[in-house]
Amino acid sequence: MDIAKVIVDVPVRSTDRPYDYLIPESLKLWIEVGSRVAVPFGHRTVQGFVVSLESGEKGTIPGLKAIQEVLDLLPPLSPELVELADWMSRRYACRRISALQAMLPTALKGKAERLIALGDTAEESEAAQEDELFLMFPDTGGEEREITEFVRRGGEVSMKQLTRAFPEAAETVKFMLRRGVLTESQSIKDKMGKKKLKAVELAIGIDSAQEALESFPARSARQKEVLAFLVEMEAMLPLPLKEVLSILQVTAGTVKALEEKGYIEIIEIEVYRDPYRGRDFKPSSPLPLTAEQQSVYNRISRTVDEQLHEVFLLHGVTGSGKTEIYLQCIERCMNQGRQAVVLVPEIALTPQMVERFKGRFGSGVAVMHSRLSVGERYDEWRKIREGKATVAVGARSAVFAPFANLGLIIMDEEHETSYKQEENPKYNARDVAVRRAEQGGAAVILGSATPSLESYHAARAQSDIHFSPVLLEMPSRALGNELPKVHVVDMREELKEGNRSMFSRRLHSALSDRLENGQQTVLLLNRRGFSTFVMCRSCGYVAGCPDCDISLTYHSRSDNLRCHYCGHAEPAPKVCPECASEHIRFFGTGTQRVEEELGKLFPGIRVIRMDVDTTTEKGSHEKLLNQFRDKKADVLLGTQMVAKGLDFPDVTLVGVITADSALNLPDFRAAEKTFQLLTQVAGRAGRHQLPGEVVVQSYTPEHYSIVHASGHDYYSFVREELKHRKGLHYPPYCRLILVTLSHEQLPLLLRLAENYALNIQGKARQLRWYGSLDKLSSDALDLLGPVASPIPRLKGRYRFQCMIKWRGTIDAIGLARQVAEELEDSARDTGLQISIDVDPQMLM
DNA sequence: AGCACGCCGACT
DNA sequence: GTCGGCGTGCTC
Repeated sequence: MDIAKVIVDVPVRSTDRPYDYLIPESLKLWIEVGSRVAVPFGHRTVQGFVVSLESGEKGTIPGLKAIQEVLDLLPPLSPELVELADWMSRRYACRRISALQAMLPTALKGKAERLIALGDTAEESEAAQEDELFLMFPDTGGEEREITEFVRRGGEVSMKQLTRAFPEAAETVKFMLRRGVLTESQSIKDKMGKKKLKAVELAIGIDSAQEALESFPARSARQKEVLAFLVEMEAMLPLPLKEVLSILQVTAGTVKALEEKGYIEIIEIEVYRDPYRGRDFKPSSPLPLTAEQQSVYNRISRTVDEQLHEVFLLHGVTGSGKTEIYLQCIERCMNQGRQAVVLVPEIALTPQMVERFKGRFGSGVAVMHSRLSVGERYDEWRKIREGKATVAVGARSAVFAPFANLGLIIMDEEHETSYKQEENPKYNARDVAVRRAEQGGAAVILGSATPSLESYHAARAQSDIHFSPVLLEMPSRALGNELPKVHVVDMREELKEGNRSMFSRRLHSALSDRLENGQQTVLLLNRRGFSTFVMCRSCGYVAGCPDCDISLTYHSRSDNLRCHYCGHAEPAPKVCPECASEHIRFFGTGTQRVEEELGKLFPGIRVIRMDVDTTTEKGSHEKLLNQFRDKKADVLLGTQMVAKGLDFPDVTLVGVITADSALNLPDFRAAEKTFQLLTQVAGRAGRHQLPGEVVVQSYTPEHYSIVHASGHDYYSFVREELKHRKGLHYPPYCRLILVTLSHEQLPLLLRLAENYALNIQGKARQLRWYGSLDKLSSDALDLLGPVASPIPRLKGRYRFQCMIKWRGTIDAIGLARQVAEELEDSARDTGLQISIDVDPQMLM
């Protein structure tokens, strides 16, 4: 009989390898590489993915179990995607199962469900009930009969349904199972939607709980601890199970035991779900191309037509018409009978963008949007899998769109950091896209007005570690208009001359001009690095999270303070908790203050504010932009999100309130990010007939990122930035691995982190990799740290990090992982956690 | 992650 | 002695 190798859905390291299963004859035709199956594992049934098939001639391990069922009509993954997952697990040091899961919509994350059916002895039992048993124990007999009837009516009932119908009958059901009156089987049920969170709640009243504590058997000390904790935290219940486990350092088993004893209840909280509205799209046809566009298009089409693998870096200034190139290349690709994926940063996945693709390709476009509900995203995904869509437009995860014959992957705004996933698996969609294209002989277009230094350097040097793209350039705007003139205003001078407003005189007068002429303005508040923290002006107290060592964020809507990292929430203070002063201020959403000031300076001005506060609600983003397009406002004011991809004909002024607020962050990409943001936002002005103007306010106007952004001079910026990077040994002249170790006990963590660093250095020395990056040798590895993480404590755990810098063909990732696993093993139960981030984007 | 196995301390 | 909690290790 044939054997399938299966990766099981048990997300721990010790099970991160394929397990062998027999393929029953009846399932033979259904099982392929990429099938999702239910398999017996230990004493339960779990979900798994078939990653390879073998004929079972040679040395079959005796006692193999068989695959129980196949969970989908069509395998949700192709052999190519399975292979890609394998590559990802090595490339990003993640578990195979998390790579596989990342490729599927959440709806397909199945969990085992206990199913109850009638057993062989059910009839006898019923007969028996008629006489002795029923007469002896009328209550039990009656209950049994009801249960039997309930199960018979359903044919097969889930344990959940049964418990809901007979909440008091757990013992009876157990008894019936033991006697064979009922039988149990397990099957995998998709959770189709509903994001759920396990939480703990008291099952008895607070008084009875306190009573129970007093007479709690001493041998269950851990359980008592848990119960005591819950009693203490009564007001906060239900508490997430995860929190309880980590705070008290107990295992799930302990909590479960308490549940079985009836003291507490483990419930599932539905987190959220949101609907989606359909709409009509104006059809569009290909636009004539400019000479510049034409030559780029010709170059890419050649590769597409020949179905070759090649990566293009399309560097086109804002307004050069990259999207039209994308559209026509997709058409070319479709003519070859192949499909295309378009990756867009989440923030730029605006209705405007979707409209252009739907308008051109109609219903053949699937949109993968993070704001779709789980069910809807599943439907879009199925359109792709079932061959009903030929183009997928979406954020990061659309790189896994299950197309059978993918011919083209387009990544718009290639430099965006949101292509890097910050949770496990910490993949970079750009690198995954290149790898996937390589597998299937597909073309990749990386498009940007401000390519990342990594990509640009790779194209120029043609010797890069990741990939070697062909550089294509479009230096002029498609409509022939000029890039807007940029004025940089030195805010220090403004202050010197007595202007204490947040608007320079130049921006002020430019704004009044626009108001008079009925033209529109986009105002950007570059707020990275500023948090919306709460500070006491008398004593300097800053409200911080008790578990995470970061300041709390003020939320005006609920009037409370929240931790961005762990979700801790508390009411906003009226007076300072330290000194009781009333001068406690919310250095709240900067945009709010700008809006207020605008109202004062220009009475009657109509402002649309776009920030986290005003766009959390579903569809609000779209609504606000539509209002602005319909000229229901004079000013669009916002953070990063107003900088990306918007195209409004009447916008002739762009103002940047503080250009340099991100420049002083401890991130080697600070200059690059500032340059990119300024260039992008400047590109929003004067895109059509009316000429545009940009006013950039800065406290460091001499900084090269600001100087070159104002000159629209990408090349000079890159030249200067590359020089810096080379000198300091930063990417693209080496690669980084960020290793974060966390533990609840600081002294222990320090020792372990030190150990980690020493082990890496020792191993690297043995392998002759360890050496200064200064030397010319191509293989080099250097280790920095350990140092405290930028967030030194998170969810009650202290955090230290090591940075590995490396270069060449060495297996630094494998080494980082190996040493992490060895350390985790040796420190087993002490609760050490190590996270590995390959090519990190967020260094803060 | 779950779950059985086995050691060890508390109660009859 | 026995019961049950909690650490350990395994799951094709």
